[in-house]
Amino acid sequence: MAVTNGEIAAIFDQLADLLEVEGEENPFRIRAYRNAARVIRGLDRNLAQMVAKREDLEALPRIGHELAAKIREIVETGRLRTLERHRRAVPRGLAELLRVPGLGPKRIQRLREQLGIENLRDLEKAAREGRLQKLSGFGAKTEQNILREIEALDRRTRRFLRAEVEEMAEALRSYLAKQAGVDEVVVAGSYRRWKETVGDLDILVTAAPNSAVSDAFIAHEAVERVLSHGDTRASVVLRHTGLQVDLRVVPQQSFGAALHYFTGSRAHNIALRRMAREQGLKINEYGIFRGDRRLGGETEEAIYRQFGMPWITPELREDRGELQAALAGELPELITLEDLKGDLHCHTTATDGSASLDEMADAARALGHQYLAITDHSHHLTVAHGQNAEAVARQIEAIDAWNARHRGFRLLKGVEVDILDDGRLDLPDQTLARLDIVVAAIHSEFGLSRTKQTQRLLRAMDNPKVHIIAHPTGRLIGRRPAYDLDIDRVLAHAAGIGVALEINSQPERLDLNDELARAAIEQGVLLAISSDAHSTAQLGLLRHGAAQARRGWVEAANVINSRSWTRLRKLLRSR
DNA sequence: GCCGTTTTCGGCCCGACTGTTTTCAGTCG
Repeated sequence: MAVTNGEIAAIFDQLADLLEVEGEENPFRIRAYRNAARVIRGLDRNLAQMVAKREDLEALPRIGHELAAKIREIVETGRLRTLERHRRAVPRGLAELLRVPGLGPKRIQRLREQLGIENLRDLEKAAREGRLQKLSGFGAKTEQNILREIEALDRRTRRFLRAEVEEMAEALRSYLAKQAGVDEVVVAGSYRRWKETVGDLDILVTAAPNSAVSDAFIAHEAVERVLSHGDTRASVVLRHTGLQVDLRVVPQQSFGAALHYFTGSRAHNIALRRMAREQGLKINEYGIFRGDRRLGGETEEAIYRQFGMPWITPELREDRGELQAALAGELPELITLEDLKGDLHCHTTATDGSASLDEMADAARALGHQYLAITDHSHHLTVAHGQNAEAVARQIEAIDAWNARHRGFRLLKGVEVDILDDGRLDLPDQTLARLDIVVAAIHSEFGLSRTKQTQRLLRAMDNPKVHIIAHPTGRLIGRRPAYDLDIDRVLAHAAGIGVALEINSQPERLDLNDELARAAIEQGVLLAISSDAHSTAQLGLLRHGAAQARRGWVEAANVINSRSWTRLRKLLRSR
């Protein structure tokens, strides 16, 4: 198999780690490798293919002559001699020490030179024996911290679904908003950017000088441990989850600059600061400056305005071309939750849902939807009590009867039909032909080869009754990777024959993800943003799907359920 | 190692907190 972009990025990150612990004297060389890794991870093109086509790698940002040569070496030989040389020079396990918060390259070198520490086990032993605190630059407290961090390592590397920290984020926000002297409270960081997972929470507060908000923060009942605590910053770890929360306090006049800074992403900030420096400006969390003169900082708009740019919504701030688009006046008009006129994927008690058809209809109408497709499972999915053709026929009658009794809202007759391992569908065509909408999905045989899995999905799409492919990659965040699929072929095929791909809004799915959604619309693929609700409450999950779509530069026109039922029906029938 | 409307050298985002120091290095975000 050809080497993937992710693998190349990982190689450069490893090289950067090794250089750090080795004591590379030039920190910018290390940063250059990390920059390259980041660029490569965000690339929408396959490097191995670019090498094969002899394309100019140096045209890529942050990739120069040396790195281009190294990429070619990796693609053509599967290895990087520079990396192997450094691996030989550095004990295996030394770079691992970088994972311990509080340990950077300088301290790791000192540990190695003076105590002969070469891995985590050595480090833990030395700390327990009290040998660390005898080193210059280390003390008893550092030794204790290191010991605790080693124990917490596994927990620390965990990321959280954004959706699962929402409740805590909101609780902290309203708690802080009630404190004396506090003006505004915003949860910034990746949370504000609607990233699918967050590593921690960054909370920004504007408050009167000398307010005690930081003290109040660390006194919150959910705080288990205080990592650091000053007047303008504090970091804590929460009980039970181990979620880290960082608080920053700034004066009102710096709110915009601070909000921008702490919203990130880091890559977006660095790119904007680079632009600032090129124009003789300086941006920090207190404002935007020319020399000592402060040009603004009360609002985010004021920051972007200095560059002749409109405000960029947080979902786009990943340095994936949004700054260039903003400069050119070509930012997308992103889809909003309000653009969605209905929901095209949900379940009822007929299979594995917890609410009846009537209850789901009422709930969807209460959300302001114009329509809701009932798409229960087909019988192959026995764990979900999937329906056979007869059961589907009975449901069709029930939905027709419901629609006959109600005006101003429409239930669509649908199914989430299983795609069998050879790409056939789990219900006969004559059953599918009676439905308004057919959603097809893979729920089994995740381990097929890339070739077979791709063929399977393409064949299912070729059935002219199929309108939407649900959760196209099958990934479950943090639990199951996507099945092996030639996603480029799937996108091209979907665009060619007019099958829509789903953005599934379940927080652990978000499938397609932001980057694939963007790749899809760039190829002209239509999307459906669906809740896949298994209860009335889950109909509200649609906002997570809409947010991922926004992160993928998706506009309303790209999404079939931004259309009224009249227009959607025309589109579905045109398949 | 990258990069260029200060272009082939000399920069590279920038400020806060901790711990150990007695004025600051290291680390982090």
